[in-house]
Amino acid sequence: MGTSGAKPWWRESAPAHNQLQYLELRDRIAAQIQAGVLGVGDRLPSERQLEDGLGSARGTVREALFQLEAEGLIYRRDRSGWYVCPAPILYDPTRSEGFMAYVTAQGRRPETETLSKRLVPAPDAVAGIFGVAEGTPLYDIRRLRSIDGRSVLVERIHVNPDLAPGLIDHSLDGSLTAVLKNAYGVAAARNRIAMKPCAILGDDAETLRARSGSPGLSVIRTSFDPAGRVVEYDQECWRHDAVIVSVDIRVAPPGH
Amino acid sequence: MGTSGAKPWWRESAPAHNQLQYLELRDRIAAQIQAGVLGVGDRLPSERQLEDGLGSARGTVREALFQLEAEGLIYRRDRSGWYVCPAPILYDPTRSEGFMAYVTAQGRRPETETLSKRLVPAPDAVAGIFGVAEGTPLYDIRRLRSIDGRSVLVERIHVNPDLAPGLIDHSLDGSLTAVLKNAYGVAAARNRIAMKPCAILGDDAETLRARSGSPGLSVIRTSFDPAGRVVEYDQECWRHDAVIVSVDIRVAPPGH
DNA sequence: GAGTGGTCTAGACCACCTT
DNA sequence: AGGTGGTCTAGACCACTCA
Repeated sequence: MGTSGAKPWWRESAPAHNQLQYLELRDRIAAQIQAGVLGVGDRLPSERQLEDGLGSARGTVREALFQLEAEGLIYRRDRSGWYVCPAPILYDPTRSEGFMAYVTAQGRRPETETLSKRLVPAPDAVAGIFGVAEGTPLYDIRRLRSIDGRSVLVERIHVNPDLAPGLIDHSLDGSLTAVLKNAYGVAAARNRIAMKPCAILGDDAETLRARSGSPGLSVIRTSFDPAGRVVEYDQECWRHDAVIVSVDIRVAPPGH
Repeated sequence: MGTSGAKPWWRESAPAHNQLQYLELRDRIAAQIQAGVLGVGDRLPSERQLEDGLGSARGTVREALFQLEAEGLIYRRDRSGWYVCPAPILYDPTRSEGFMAYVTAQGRRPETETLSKRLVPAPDAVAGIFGVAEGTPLYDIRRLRSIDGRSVLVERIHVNPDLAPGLIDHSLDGSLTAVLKNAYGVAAARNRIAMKPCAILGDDAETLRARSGSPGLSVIRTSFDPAGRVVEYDQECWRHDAVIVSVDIRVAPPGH
């Protein structure tokens, strides 16, 4: 059944003796995935089939599936079924190479869709970050990004139009960083990145075709030009199972 | 009821018109938390009380609570109740100051408990990271860390004993980095950090007194000395709601 | 010992995807 | 049209916490 050389990229330990039904089922399916009996992209048996096979109630089966989802081993396609997750992408937010480049470099197929690009008055929270008055016009770009046809990330980017006038007249389906650099000579000298596990809610959930409340990873990236001005404020919402954030850092000498 | 000045540190948007019962309850409770009606550390009404107040079944109530847990707004204390989450700690894994220091600096009370410290033969996966043969002796340290009395993090640290002979004879309830530096003159010149949302399983779950399968954040930190040798390999498992990872990076000039 | 969440059952109807 | 997951009900018993 395996579609690819599935390897155990996560979950090093196999928990021991469980008495609980849903933990047993969880670990059984996890073992099948790790062994490659279920390969990447395969669909699991339906909940009602699993129910029969175990003599458990459907709620119990679903509890096991939820846990595997939390582990990042399986995901759901709404009302279609449960599928084995592809391996996560390695993402280094400190590198200037864009999504398209690093996904391709990992042998996967990236896509970007620009959902909207507009000039908007800065909302309160964002204005403070750019150091401008509330209501100052900012570019607001919303994009959806996919890997191998699976939507994995929605992002909302704010850009200071003073540094990149006419930005939204460019095609933004590639690397925004590249456009900023090539068309405007603007490049980040410093990045501040904040990450937090989150729930995918509302619009983001709809866009990702995920259930509202499903687990995600919020990555917020603020990039500054050499003069310390905010160039770009990027709020990314990832499916939690799609990414490993990896950062490589040279430690500053003592004394900061 | 609020015990502290609760502020909406997360969840910027309030989702709109919901027809679904559990989403309505979820958003209602979220609003109460944001408004400070429910303050940090407060206990929510019991599931059966919420059931009555809504005329919903208990499963529906629980679905709402699970979503709030996924958002990091509430957490459970096993068989005791649901409580409003404290604000997450900001964690910068690139700084050399330890847990005790940065938690204190944020006005919180840190604790560290060393669960075990031993010399063990390097397991396969870890040996590769240190670049030593499988079975080579390595220090293996396991610690539990808490903030304001709440367990938030378990970590397993491997250290090359060649670089720090006798390390485990020191007290490791403080900053390991400080011990390495002060007693051995060993300091990291480079850090590699990988982060991924995960599920808290098995031993880690027991240690954190969390339910197996509850959402977590895995942070794996590899630090290298100036000669490029691995000093420390640190696998951290955080409660997902306890931390925001924040990194500040000066971008390397083009050409790497 | 009373109350809490944790687990489990056995149904039901619905919206949506798939074919 | 048939099958899937999504939501919801109304119970039950248990292990554990807390007073």
